[in-house]
Amino acid sequence: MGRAPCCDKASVKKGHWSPEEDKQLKEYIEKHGHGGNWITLPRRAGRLNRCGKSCRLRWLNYLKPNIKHGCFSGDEDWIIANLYASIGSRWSVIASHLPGRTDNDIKNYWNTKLKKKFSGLIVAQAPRRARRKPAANCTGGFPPSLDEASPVLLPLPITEPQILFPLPSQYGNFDLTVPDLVGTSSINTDDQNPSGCTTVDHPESYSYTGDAAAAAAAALLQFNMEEYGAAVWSSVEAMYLQ
DNA sequence: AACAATTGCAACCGCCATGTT
DNA sequence: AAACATGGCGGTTGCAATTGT
Repeated sequence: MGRAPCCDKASVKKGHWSPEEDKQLKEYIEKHGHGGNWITLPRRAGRLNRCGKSCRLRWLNYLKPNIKHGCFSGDEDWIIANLYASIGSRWSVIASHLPGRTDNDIKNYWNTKLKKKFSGLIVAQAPRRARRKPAANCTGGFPPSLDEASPVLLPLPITEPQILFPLPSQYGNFDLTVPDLVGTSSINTDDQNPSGCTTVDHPESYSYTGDAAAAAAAALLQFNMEEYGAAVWSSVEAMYLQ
């Protein structure tokens, strides 16, 4: 019954990887793949005195081709912040929206920089869901099934720009106008419908209020309206981070 | 220049879901 | 069906680098 333990934790090397170890692991995986079994990989790769889990982590977070390190763009910042507000600290899911970024990188980036940058802006964080459960389906009808008071953006793909979010009241009301891009009408927290959501069917015809502006900016970026989203974001940033 | 404090991030730890025996 | 291994994930730690005094 069962299998042998994955490795002898007392004898395997820990800590930072040397260039030689990196080379050995990279060359082996590029030549043979990981074979679906990380535990036996160190043995198969030769004298790699590392735990299989450590090999997996090193490959996925550092050695794997096409991984981007550092220099997150403003767009990436917003996508991360928005997804964090929507789904909480499900870093692997967030990473799946940012090609080339790893969950570990995003987690570190959030914890060291973005958390401060967006402090006060991300006010309602979704509770952690049970792992490996499918995410709540927000695509069917309106209002979507909101668990707790977490902001929700409709997942892509989507045909019509529509933004759903609760409007936190603790920041009070203020109007955000994006010059030359949108009109001047605004959404106030009074506009909430009974479900706690506000619907914006045609965001290009509105300016936004409070966190709605933040949600709008992130959503617009997701709708590939980069220029507009970036403009909204700049205004939000100027307001919050001055 | 020396030391302390802070920051950034790679890597480890432990938990949980799933797969295997 | 039960017991265990494995893969995957998020939280946390430890240390090197950087910044401040």
